Amino acid sequence: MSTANSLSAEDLGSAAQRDRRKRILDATIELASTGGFDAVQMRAVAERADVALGTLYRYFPSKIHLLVSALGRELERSDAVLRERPTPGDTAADRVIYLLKRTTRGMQGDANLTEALTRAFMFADGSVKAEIHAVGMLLTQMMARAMHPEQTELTELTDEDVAIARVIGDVWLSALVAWVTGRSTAADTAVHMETAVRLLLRD
Amino acid sequence: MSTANSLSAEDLGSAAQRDRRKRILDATIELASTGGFDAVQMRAVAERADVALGTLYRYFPSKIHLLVSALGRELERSDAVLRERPTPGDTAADRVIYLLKRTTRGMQGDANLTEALTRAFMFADGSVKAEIHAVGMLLTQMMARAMHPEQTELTELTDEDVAIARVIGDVWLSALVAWVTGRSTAADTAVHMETAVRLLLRD
DNA sequence: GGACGAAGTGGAACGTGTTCCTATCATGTC
DNA sequence: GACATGATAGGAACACGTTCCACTTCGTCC
Repeated sequence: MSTANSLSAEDLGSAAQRDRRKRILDATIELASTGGFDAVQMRAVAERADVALGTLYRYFPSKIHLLVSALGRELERSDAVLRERPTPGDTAADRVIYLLKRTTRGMQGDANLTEALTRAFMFADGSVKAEIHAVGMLLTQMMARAMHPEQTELTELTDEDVAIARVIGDVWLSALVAWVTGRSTAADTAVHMETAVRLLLRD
Repeated sequence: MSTANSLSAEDLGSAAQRDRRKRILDATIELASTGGFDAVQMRAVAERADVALGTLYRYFPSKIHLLVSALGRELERSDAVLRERPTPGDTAADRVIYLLKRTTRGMQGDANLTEALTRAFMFADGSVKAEIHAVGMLLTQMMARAMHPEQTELTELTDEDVAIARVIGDVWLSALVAWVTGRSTAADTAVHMETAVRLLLRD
């Protein structure tokens, strides 16, 4: 398996390189916001980021790597905002539902961007394992924090907690895919996710 | 939204046309089996099915339509085989787990084919709504039949049954994607699905 | 049997993701 | 300051999904 990773922010020594990487991801988000997956064209990203096409490919070895990395950055941003204050809700189910609704609402506010990021995530093949894994871990962490706000370490979670978090993550992704492809409305999505959470977290 | 549907088997009057359609789908499955998603190249499909490229596009307006239609045909085939004898298992959970394991095992026996079909399904956009919906209905039906073998009509299902079937379907798809992209092993997949079913169907 | 429209053939052409090559630029070393 | 080395620019070239066109074949109606 060829494991050509994207250059992560840590690998990049020089400030100019970190700045290039940021410009590339910014351009990606802007284009995705404008016209979704199809509008994120590598030549257009390179031009808007003021970078040569070859450089773009040096930083991100494919369009999918690029978009999944962008998804990772956006999720980290959300996570940081959410962590500023405790998640409201008296039960684990309520808190998880709050988290999902809030995140989903954020994504549904920018349908094109969500379509681009979701489709990239779903289309990714084995070569994007590292980037996908990073996103998966982040999601599980966010969910786990909502379920057990008092615990800060993932290691304290029971197997069942982790299993539940994963199932909820699965449902969320599927719901997102269904919404992105126009198979279900935003309201359907919300209802379906809430139902799933209540089925799983009966406390 | 442009809704260019694939020509379904019923639309095709002449035997020659049904045969062409079959040859195309056969060629698709063969190529997918050989080299996965990337090996299903439209020119190659057309050549192997002994059909002009334009004709291929007349029958299936895109590679994704083609692969999702192929997935539909394979699922119908599985469903027909499964319906020949009652699903074993004493509880709904056991029967659903049997169904999932058996179907998954079948898919994992041909990793390339599964990769091709799964990725097409996940990458599909709004224009493939009709084909995707057909697959979704089939899956829900299969699951519902496993949960309640005595009921033959979908209308007899409760809302909760449908919700559970959908959640299980979501988990199954996500597990398949994770397996296809090399993020989890076949064993992981089986365990994860079994856990999810037991969480959802505690009877 | 001939006319006509639908369906199929063969292949050129286009767009976009990806690769590759050469020249130029930046940075650190002596 | 000259040089070595790696990063970047600029752009040509290639692959494959998709579109299009001119021509041929097939089926049907008169």
